[in-house]
Amino acid sequence: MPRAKEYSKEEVLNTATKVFWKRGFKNTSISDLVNATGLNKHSMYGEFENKEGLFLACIDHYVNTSTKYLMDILKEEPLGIGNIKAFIKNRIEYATSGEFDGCLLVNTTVEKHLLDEKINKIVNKELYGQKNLFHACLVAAQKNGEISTEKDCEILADYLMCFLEGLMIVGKTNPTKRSLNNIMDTTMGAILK
Amino acid sequence: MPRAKEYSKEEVLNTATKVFWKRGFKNTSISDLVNATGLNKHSMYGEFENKEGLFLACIDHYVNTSTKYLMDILKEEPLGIGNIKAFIKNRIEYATSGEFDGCLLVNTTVEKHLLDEKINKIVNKELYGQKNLFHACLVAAQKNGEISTEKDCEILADYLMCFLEGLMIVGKTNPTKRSLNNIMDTTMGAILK
DNA sequence: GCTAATTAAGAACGATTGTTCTGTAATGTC
DNA sequence: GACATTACAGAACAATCGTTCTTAATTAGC
Repeated sequence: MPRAKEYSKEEVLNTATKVFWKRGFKNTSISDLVNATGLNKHSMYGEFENKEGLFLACIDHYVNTSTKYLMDILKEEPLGIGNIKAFIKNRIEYATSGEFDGCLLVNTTVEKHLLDEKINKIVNKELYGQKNLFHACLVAAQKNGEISTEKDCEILADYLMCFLEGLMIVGKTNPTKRSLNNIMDTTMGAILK
Repeated sequence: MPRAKEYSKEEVLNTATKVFWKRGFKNTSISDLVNATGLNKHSMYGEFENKEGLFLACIDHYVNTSTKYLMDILKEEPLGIGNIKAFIKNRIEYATSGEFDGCLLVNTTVEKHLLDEKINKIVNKELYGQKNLFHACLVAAQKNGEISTEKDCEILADYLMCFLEGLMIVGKTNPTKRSLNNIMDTTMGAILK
């Protein structure tokens, strides 16, 4: 039997994801990845086929770790406005933490022109999944009377996605927590009315 | 006296700006720029010093042409909610035009980690200028009774910027005009309340 | 028509890109 | 302990990166 691997795939994905997250796909070089992960160049190609394969693995890893607990916030029963507020508060904490790199999915969307359609489809799918979680919370909020039944939850979910994607940009301009909280209150005002 | 230039600086900036706009600073190569503009490599360095110099000239060109007429919408007297609505409608037209590349300033903000601080400062300044134009419209709207005097125009301006930056991301996911209009109406609802 | 100045065209620089290849070290089975 | 298999380490690949240099073309003033 062969020689044992000296690396942990999990750890490699953790580190590589952070690099892609910060630098984007095109602006991340194999050297960047090798230096950051400590993984041998040959092992990298053996494990992930090529740079794109590693990136796809990183996106998968990202949605299963970095955004997983965020999605869990939106799934916590009983569903309602509380989930959405908790989600946004978490994002504001992140945006003002000093270690803000935005959202890997949003960052990737910005450079979509340069990427393979396979990547873009996966990113879109994940963003769509996120929207659907908002939608479920909004429908529940409508049922329990937190928001008016005259509202269209599809529209409100799109609206929330737009706001949160905007937040991933605003977060890069060093905003104050107070300012982001105010934006959040205004945003929620449109939903609660 | 010397040989006459065969290129128009204006046209070169026009074309180069489009390339940077679509590809981002780091992902645009000198070859990309030479091929697109037809400008000689040596002339390019002679005129703009280097890639960063050209980019800075392009940002300047961008705010003086591409966003100029947008800013003019926000300055058209009498100021009020009408200016803001007209601005957003214009952005929605753009986002659904099929030739959407987002906003050069927003795109640049996403890759700010990789850029010289000089660039980031200029981009921030321009975005801040845009916010101030919103602010002026909101203050006017308050004076003419379009929005409540209990609102904080500073907060609303931040809120609008967040929404519009979000729109520059949402626009990359091929949204329908109907969906964007609905998002706009929801956004404006929070302001007019 | 010579000189000086500035342009255009593109070769050339070393460094870096993503990827592949070569050689060696390590390990379980026979 | 030899064998097959796989990982490691890093050299090597052609291509491209941003930048600089060389050479020739063009023009205005003398």
